[in-house]
Amino acid sequence: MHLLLVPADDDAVRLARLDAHGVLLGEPWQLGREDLPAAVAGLERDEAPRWVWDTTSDLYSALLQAGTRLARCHDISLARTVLRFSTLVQDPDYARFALDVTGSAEYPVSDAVEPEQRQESLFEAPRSHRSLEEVRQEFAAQLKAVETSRAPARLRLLLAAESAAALVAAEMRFLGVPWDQAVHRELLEEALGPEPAPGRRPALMEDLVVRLRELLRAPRLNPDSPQELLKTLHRNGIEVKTTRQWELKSSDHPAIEPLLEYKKLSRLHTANGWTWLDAWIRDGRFRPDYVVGGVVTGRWSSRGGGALQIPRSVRRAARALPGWKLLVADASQVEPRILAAMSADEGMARAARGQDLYAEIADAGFGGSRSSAKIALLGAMYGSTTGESARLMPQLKKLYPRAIALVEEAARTGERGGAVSTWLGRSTPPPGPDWDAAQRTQSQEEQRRADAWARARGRFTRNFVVQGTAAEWAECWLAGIRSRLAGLPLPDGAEAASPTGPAELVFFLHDEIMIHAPEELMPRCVEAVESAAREAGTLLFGRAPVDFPLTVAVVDSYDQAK
DNA sequence: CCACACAGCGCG
DNA sequence: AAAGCGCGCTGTGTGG
Repeated sequence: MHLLLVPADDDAVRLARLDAHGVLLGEPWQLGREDLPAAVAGLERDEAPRWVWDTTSDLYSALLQAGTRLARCHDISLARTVLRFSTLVQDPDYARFALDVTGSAEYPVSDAVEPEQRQESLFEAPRSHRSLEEVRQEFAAQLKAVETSRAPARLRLLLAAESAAALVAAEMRFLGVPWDQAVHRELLEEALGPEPAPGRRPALMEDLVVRLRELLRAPRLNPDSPQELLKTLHRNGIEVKTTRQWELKSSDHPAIEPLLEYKKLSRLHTANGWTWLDAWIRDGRFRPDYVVGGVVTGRWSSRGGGALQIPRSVRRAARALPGWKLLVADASQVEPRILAAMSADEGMARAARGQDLYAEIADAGFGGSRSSAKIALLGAMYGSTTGESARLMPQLKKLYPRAIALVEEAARTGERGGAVSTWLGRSTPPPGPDWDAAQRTQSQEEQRRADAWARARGRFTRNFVVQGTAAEWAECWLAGIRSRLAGLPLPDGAEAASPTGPAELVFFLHDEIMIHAPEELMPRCVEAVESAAREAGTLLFGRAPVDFPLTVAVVDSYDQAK
């Protein structure tokens, strides 16, 4: 049973029951927004439907705030993103449909919401009002596209995982990562000195600027300007082409050390300093926006607060509340394990049935050198053509012919301008206008540029199949964790404070999750995380030929994990 | 004045 | 020691 939910004008929401093909069952009805949460909670309890809507965050955030958690949904926007390019889809009607909905859209369009638009209003304003019938038709078209596709089961799994991920993302934003302001301020003062007036440099950075100006004989130097800095370095005989850290390290000039120190502090101050704290931490929680499928490969991206780039140096401030713990679980070496499973390379799968895949590969063919094995394999997945990884490639290819053939075929397809797909059927968007232009070039210079472009596209498609399938595994893992946590009992004497239950799934970073929960619940959480990982492997690859081992830590603060 | 590209660096 | 893939954010610099 499906329940379709479509925002209408004048503060109302329209609902309709749909059958398994998206056909209306009975008459649609309408509810005022203020009545919606209670009505939805009742329907969820009595009918346990799959909720169908265009965009999860538009409606679900408000439901959560009203205390309602939902078990499952179908996110039409996320499904559209997958289906419009998936090479598994054969239905010509759907392609036309998706084109209509997305507007122009021969090429992907960004549907980013402006920050001002996504403020804390009770309901997120939908970008455009489509009628219930229009939305229903798109949903029905999606169901048909899946059922008539080359691999319905795979696409069904992918869309279910995406929709579950959308629920998780909204819940994570609702809950937030527990963040200790005092600890964060302490660590900032320790590194930078007392909080400066707005627009001023912190004291310890200012000291470094004074030293740098003396050492480089440049009394007005602004080290934040790469151009200025480069010129100044040259005047002092430091012959670097850029001002990047690793290049600066090649010089032993006395100014280099304070310069690197300045860059480190500057990064902390500008990216995660006092301004960041004031902007992003409220009520002791960090609540960024997660964008499911925000990356072409299917990974999540985030908006605000640099949520997926929290540097190690500030992770101390992510702390469990008293009596609670953080569970941080990290899936080890996901991408090479995914490659082994996808390619059904028996040798590599053997290496992937254990805790340390790189060590196994090292023993199998790199004289026990783990670092060589790792460099070779990463190079194969990223398309490295130079240095050590290129030198090791022939050996890797001899050891694991099928695995290497898979990524090389993906690269060749990309170089020709073709599309490649993940295991569950997310495909690369078409190359874009500059590809067509490059095809028609005449001059030698233009031809060289076109070749370079083709190689870059090949590296992209080569990596896409692996990174994208790893993202699918991770979303299945996430969905499995979510449903298991929902089934956990309340600890003795505890109140059901949160609609998402006693254990809070608060953070997700590509192959890593964080749960915030009462200490006595932690053994159950660990079990949930581990069994969900096993299940994800089976969901994708059947009787899973490879393992997906986890590193699990139960800690008080994020920095204590790994 | 705003919009955008780039450099640089954080994360996986 | 980085490179080869994917991102977001900040400050600087440029062009309208």
